[in-house]
Amino acid sequence: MAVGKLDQIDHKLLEILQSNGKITNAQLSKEIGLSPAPTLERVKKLENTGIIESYHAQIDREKVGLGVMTFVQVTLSGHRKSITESFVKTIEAVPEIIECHHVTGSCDFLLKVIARDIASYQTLIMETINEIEVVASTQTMVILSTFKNTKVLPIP
Amino acid sequence: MAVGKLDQIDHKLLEILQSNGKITNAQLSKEIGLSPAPTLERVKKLENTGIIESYHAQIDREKVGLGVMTFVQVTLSGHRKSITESFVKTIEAVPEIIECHHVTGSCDFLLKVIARDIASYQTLIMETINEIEVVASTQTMVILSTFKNTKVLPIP
DNA sequence: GATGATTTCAGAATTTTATTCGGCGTAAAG
DNA sequence: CTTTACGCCGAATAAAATTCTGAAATCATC
Repeated sequence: MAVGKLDQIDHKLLEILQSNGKITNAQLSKEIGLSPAPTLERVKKLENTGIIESYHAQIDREKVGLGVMTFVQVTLSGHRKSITESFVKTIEAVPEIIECHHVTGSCDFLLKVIARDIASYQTLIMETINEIEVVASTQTMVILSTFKNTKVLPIP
Repeated sequence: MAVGKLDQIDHKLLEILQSNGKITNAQLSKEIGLSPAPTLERVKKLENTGIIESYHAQIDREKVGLGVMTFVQVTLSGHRKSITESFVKTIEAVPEIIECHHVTGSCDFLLKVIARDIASYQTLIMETINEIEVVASTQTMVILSTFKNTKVLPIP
């Protein structure tokens, strides 16, 4: 899909909407220096072309009782397409796995996983992830603290 | 801050708002089976208690010309507080680093980094990240593809 | 159980916001 | 120089959020 070029105003819109997805159109128009009508038109265009994919509320993990977040490096038992597909299909159904990336390097996949506490995490990793047949091994990195977690991508 | 317990309706609200942060209050109220007034009241309460932290637009990385995303495992030259603080402070100022987590395991920090292309990435890693004095070594995992990237945390 | 206090809800009124519409100015193409 | 297309503004309309009042339900206490 050919995406028409984005001018400075579009960049600014994207930057603002990434950091505040609930800003009103009136305020948005003020910040970029246009009237509400063309502002809305631009935002709709960004949505319709798929440049803006979606909007999400971000919740406080700890406050809802999810005290543990980890990265898990997964090595599979082989690299045939069928093995990878099998793994991905299983992963889809596990809600605690919130990210799954196929990566280069010393492992095959990198997962981001959340759990209530270490005990819950242990159960998940031992009884769900390590039980997947095609998984040869896993290595966990527990997140001690997060210093940066921006939702704003710097658009080149 | 003592967060009052969340009932089933709150859970449903959080689930819906995580997957669709721009749903209208009217529609939200229909989906949870309440009238608009108490629905809004609950959402405001979730916002004011900080359970809902913020709202964000998600944009299509590739469509805005950000073709590369990586995870970088960083090992520092030591573990004194001053070293870590120095590292974190530098990281803050680099917009291409969108996540920075202090982790357990074979490395000290795990970064999520975006760049326009491999060439840009190489410049960033060599001229910015590896140039930080306290960084002893880095190891990059390039994301080949992402199979899961949900914004919806399963609330226990 | 009964009672009073507190919370939660629904429905209507009000305010704010989004959305649409017609027309103006500008710039590129003919 | 004219034409076309595009993006903008400002006002009008439609939709949504927000507020308010009172009723129902829940809970703790007696």
